[in-house]
Amino acid sequence: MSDKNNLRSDDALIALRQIQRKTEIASKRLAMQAGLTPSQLMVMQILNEQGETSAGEIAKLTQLKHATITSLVDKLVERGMLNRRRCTDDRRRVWLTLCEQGKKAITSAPDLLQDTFQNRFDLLPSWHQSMLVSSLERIAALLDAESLEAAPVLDVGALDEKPY
Amino acid sequence: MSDKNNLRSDDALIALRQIQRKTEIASKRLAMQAGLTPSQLMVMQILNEQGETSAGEIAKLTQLKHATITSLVDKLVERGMLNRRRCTDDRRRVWLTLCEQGKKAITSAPDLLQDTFQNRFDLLPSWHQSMLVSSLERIAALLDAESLEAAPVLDVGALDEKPY
DNA sequence: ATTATATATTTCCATTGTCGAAGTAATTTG
DNA sequence: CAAATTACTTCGACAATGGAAATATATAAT
Repeated sequence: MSDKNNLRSDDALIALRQIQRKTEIASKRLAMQAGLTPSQLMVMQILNEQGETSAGEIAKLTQLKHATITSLVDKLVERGMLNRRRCTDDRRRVWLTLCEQGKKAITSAPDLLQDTFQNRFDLLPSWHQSMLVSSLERIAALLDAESLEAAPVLDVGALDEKPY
Repeated sequence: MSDKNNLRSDDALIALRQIQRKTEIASKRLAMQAGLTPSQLMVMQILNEQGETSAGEIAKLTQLKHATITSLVDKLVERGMLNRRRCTDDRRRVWLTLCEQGKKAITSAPDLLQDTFQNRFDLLPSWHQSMLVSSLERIAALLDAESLEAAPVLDVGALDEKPY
């Protein structure tokens, strides 16, 4: 609980927030360029990374409700971006996959953030690159709170009344 | 353009996307706990970090339209979170500041991501902490594209028709 | 000066993304 | 086999967002 430690982690959090804002805005723009909403893009990116995924899993990963996922997927299927298929051994579940058109849609849109990042990254000396990669992975791990997956939102409207 | 470089920056981008998704979800939850929408939270965080800011500047930073900012700010002012004040020397402009209630709202809500991050971060050896901080700051800098601020969305509906 | 143009924000309205609640269907538990 | 649980969908409502036009102020042009 030393001051120095607190200041350090504050610095880290500040930088993290900057990164968050920039990546968020970039992904909003990327989505628009691909003719998608940010949520649709997120779903498609998840499918692109993980391959076939159940609707419920997507809901968990995106923190959107089932109802939202359904309507969102409806539109994407309609537009030929992904396939919906009922699971054979548990016919309640629904599995989603990107189809060709969908893959093309998310890979062909020019990602300004990714491009500038990549260009600048490539200019760094090798040791620096690998340090950044391992740092990023470490950070991702630090953020990996199991507790973040579940949604223990205890008291809604916490500040509707007096905060204390 | 060596393979190794490409693989490295791919790793970096993958980690970045993970970080993005986690921070985004965490901030969505934080917003709800504070009784705000994600956009409202973003605006208030910007005001908290930068102090008094014009409406237009907020629109630029959040990549929301003026109309959206107006209605969003309406609600926040109504709820006593912000002050709206016309600029004296250029009376078209509007300056926004957090007021006490607003500060309290965003600082009192428990930020799960921040807490877990901070706890784990504090356990790391000092050299590791400072490496992470400098890496994060470097990453933020790499993402700092002037080009990202402006919004050169060239052709909307790029994939409504045949992609190529 | 006076008109024209540009900038900053707001108003109005339509769209649509999101969610709660209830409904359906399949699976698991007792 | 009934009851409870899980996975998803449907329906209806709300609210966040943005486009277009409006307002007000500032700046440029002649």
